[in-house]
Amino acid sequence: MGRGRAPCCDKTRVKKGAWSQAEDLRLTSFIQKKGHDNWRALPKQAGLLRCGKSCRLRWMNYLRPDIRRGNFTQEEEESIIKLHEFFGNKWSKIAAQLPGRTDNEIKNVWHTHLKKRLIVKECNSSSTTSVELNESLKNYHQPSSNDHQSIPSSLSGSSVSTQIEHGHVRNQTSSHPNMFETIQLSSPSSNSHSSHDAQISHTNLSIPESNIDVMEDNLKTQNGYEELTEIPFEPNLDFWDLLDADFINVVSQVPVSEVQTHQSMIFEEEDKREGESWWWLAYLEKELGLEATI
DNA sequence: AATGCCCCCAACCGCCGTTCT
DNA sequence: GAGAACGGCGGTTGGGGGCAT
Repeated sequence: MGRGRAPCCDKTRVKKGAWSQAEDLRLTSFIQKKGHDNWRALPKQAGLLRCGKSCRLRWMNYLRPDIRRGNFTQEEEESIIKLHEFFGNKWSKIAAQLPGRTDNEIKNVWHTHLKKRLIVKECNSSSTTSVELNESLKNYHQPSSNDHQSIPSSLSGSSVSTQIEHGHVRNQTSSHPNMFETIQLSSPSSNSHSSHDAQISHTNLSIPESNIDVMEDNLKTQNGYEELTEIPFEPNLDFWDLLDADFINVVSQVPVSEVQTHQSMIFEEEDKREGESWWWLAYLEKELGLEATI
């Protein structure tokens, strides 16, 4: 090592930027049919001029059928704020508690709305001048996973109160009976909870990483989210039979060795097909609940 | 109507941890 | 045990759309 990692793919030979509808359709149909065992190999197999990482990201953040689109509800936003107190910038952990929401989406919402809202709240509560408010917005930094103390002190004045006592994390919250009411910290393998006995406020919250994992498991179990976040892949959905046979041939039957030489041809053909495959896409989007995304 | 600015969000980049060889 | 391969994560960016002037 010492020279840094090799790039995950040949950046000069992959397409970058926004995904076209044809690419979305191609990726979706391939994954629904064949799954995604190997992201790096997937673009070639699917006939996509994309980096495997890019395909993964597109699927995870946009095309997955269990993605919930649309604005965040008040409850979701409050949940994010509270979860952020626990996890810091661990967006994937936060996303795991919000079924249908992606880490990327949550991260964006945090940076664009919630962070500012919290700062404004803080400044209002301490009757800060607008100049000071601007400074706060500029200077505010994200708490890292082990830097919860950097959370603005205003949070102590929010409606959230976290207590750890007798093996439980207890959040007193008026608006979220389902999200965080009581979290059991005791792990099956642990018969001692002496380390959790102390009552602490969230402003100096410091939970060992191992306990956070236990908390997450219990959160999932208690809230019934586990089965929601893990939607099993169903390769034999009827509607796939409706897909255009030629299109499926292009996607799945081009030998891998030929994919590279035919890629440009395929994409040219694809452009021509884009119009005629539109209704397939519309159907697909309807089936996947993605129609609102256009 | 034209222009510039700002905000939002999809996507990219690079790092890290885990698994494989 | 070492190094490579891979998936996943968090930080950052830049294009597009909306809004103000």
